[in-house]
Amino acid sequence: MLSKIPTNLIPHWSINFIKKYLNLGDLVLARQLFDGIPEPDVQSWTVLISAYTKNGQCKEAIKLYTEIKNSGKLNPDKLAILAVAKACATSGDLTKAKEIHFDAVKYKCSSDLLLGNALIDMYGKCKHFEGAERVFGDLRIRDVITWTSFCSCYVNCGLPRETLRAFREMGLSGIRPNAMTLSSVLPACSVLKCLNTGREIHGFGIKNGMAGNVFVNSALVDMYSSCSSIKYAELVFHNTPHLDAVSWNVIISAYFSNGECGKALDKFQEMRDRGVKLNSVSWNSVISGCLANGKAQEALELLGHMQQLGCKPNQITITSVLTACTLLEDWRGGKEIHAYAFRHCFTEDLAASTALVLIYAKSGDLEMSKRVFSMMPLKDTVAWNTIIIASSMHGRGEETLSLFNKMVISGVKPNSVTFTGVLSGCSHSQRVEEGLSIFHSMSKDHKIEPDLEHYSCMVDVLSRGGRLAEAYTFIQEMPIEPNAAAWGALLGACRIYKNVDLGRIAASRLFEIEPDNPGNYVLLFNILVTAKLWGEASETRKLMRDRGIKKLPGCSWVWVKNRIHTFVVGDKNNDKCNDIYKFLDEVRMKMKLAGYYPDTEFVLQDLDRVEKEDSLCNHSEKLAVAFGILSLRGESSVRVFKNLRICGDCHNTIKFIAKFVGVQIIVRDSLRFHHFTDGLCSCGDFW
DNA sequence: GTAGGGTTAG
Repeated sequence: MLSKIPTNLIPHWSINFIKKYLNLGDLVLARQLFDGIPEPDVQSWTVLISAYTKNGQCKEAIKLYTEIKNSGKLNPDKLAILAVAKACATSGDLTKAKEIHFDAVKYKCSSDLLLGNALIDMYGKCKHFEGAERVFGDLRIRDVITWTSFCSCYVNCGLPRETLRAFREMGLSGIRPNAMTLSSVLPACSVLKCLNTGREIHGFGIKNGMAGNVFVNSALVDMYSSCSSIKYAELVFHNTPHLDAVSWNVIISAYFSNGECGKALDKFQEMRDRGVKLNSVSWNSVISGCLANGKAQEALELLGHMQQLGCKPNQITITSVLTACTLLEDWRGGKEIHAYAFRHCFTEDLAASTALVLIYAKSGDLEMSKRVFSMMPLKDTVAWNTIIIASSMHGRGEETLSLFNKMVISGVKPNSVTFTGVLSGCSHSQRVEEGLSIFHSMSKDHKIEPDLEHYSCMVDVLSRGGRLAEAYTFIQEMPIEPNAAAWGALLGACRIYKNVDLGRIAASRLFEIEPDNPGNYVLLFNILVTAKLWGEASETRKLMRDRGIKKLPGCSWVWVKNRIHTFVVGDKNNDKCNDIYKFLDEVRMKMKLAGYYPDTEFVLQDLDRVEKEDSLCNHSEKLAVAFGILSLRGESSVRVFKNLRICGDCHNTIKFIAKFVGVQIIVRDSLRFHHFTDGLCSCGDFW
C-alpha cells in the first residue's frame, strides 16, 4: 500500500496523507511517509510532533523538534514550539522546558496567549514555578486558562499558599473562575487543611452552576476529607449525578484517610458491583488504604485479586506492597516483589527503590540494601534518610556519618528525620563527640530546631557513651518534657554501666510515664540483681506482680530455606530439638574450657524455679541460632530475629559460636542488628 | 483543529 504513494510529493500534499494515517491511528506509516519527504516543512514536523505526544512518545516528539533546529534550514514556529511544549509537559523534562522557553523568546512568540498558556502549563508539570512566573509576567493578555494553569503550577510545586494568593488575585483582575479553576485550586485547600477557603469555593461553585460538575465535586470530596469533614465529603459524593472512576477512587481514599476502613471497603465492593471499571489507581488506593490502617495482610491479598482480574501492578503498587512485606517481615515476599519490579523496569523509581532499600536493611541484608541504594539514579531526602537509618540500625557509625556528609555534599537537604537517623547512628557506635557536634549544628547550620526525638537520641548518645551524669543533666535541662524514650535510654545504659542510683531515678520516672511496660521493670530488676541488691530486686518483682504486669515472653525466629522457624524459651517442639540441645551443650563445654562462665550463674540464688530455667542456657535466641547453624550448614549466614532485647549471656555465647563454627550470625533484637563475626559483635558489646 | 482540572507511593 505504501509503495503506491509517491514519496516525492510536495509537502502540502504529503501532510494530508500523514494526517490521514494519523487519523487511522497508524503512527508508524505516517512516520515512514514523513521520512520519504525530501524537504519537509515546519508544518509537517509539527503534525508529527503532536502525534508522538498524543501517543505518549514524548521523547521522540522532543527529538523531532531538536531535528528541526539542527536541520539548519528551518526555524521552529509558534505552533511547533506549542507542540513540543506539550510533549515536554508530559515528560517533565525541565532542561528541555527551559530550552523551549528560550526558543519562544528568540522567535518572538512568548507573549502569544496560546503559547504562553502552554508554557505555564509546561513549567507547572516540570515543577518550576520561577519559569511559570516569568512567562506569566511577559503575557499582556491573560485569560481564565492562563490563571488556572498558573494556580495549578503552584499546587504542583508544593506551594499551596501561593495558589490561594494567585486565585484571589485572579478574582481581583476581573477574570471569572470556571469549573476547571476550582478543581485546580481546591487541592491547595486540601494540603493546607483550610476548610474555610474550601467552603467559600464550594459556595462559589454552587452559585455559579457548578454543583454537579464531577471534577469540582471530586476535588471537594478530597478537600472535605482532608479537613476531617467526612460527612460533607459523603454529601458531595452523593450529590454528584454522573460519577466516574475517579469519583469512586476519591471517596474510597477519603474513608481510608479518616480511618473508616469498613466503609472504604464497602464502597470498593459497591463500585465493583455497579460495574465501574477499576483502574490501577483504584487498586492502589485500596491497597495503600489498607496498609495505612494496619491491614498489611489484606493489602497483599488485594495484590493477588488485582492480578487475577488482569490489572497490572505499577511502581506505586510495588511500593505499597513492599511496605506491607516490611511490616509483616515477609522477606521472601519482598524478594519476589523485587524480582517483579526488576522485570518491569520499576527499579529506577524513587519510591519503589527506597522501599527496597528499607526492606533489605530490615531483613538484615545491609549489603543488598546498599547495592539497591547505589544503583538509584536519583536520590532525594527520603532516600538518603532510609540508607542513613539502615546503616544506623546495623551499628555502622562511621558509615552513617560518611553517608550524612555525602548527602550534604550532593546538595540534598537533610530534614528532622535525617538527624534522628544520624544521632541514633552515633549512639549505636558510641560516637559522643560527633553526636554532640551534629546536634549543635542542627539549628546553627541546617536551620532545623531539635524536637523531642532528637533530644531523646542525644540522651542515648551520652548514656551509651558512658557519660551517664551528663545524660542525666541533659534530661533535666532539656526544654521539652522528656518522654519514655529519653528515660528508657538512660535506664538501658544504667544496665550496661551498672549504675544503680541513676537506674532507680530513670525507672521511677518510667513507671509513671508508662506503668504498663514490662521492659522497664525487667531492666531495673536486672540492674538490682547485678548489684546483688536482692531485697530491692524482689520488691520490683512484687510491684510488677501487684500491678498485674507480665513479662513479655521472649520469642525468636529464624529463616531457613524460605520458612520461618519459631522458638520460645526451652522450646522442645522441633524436629531437630535433640541436636539443638546437644550442640548447645557442646558449645557450653567448649566455652568453659576457654574460660567463659555464663553471667547468669551468679544471679540464680534468689530466683524461683521457672526463672532458673529461664536463665539457663535455653533462651529462644540460642535455640534459633543453633537451629539455623545445624540446618544451613554454612551455606549462608544465619539470620535470627528476636522480639525483646538480646540477653547478655546469649550475646557472649553467640559471639563464641560465630568464632568456633566460622559463620556469620546476624541477630536483630527489639532495638537493632548485631552482626557476629569471628568472636566479635558489631555492637561492640553495647546494646 | 482550539489550550487548563479531580484519585494512589517510599
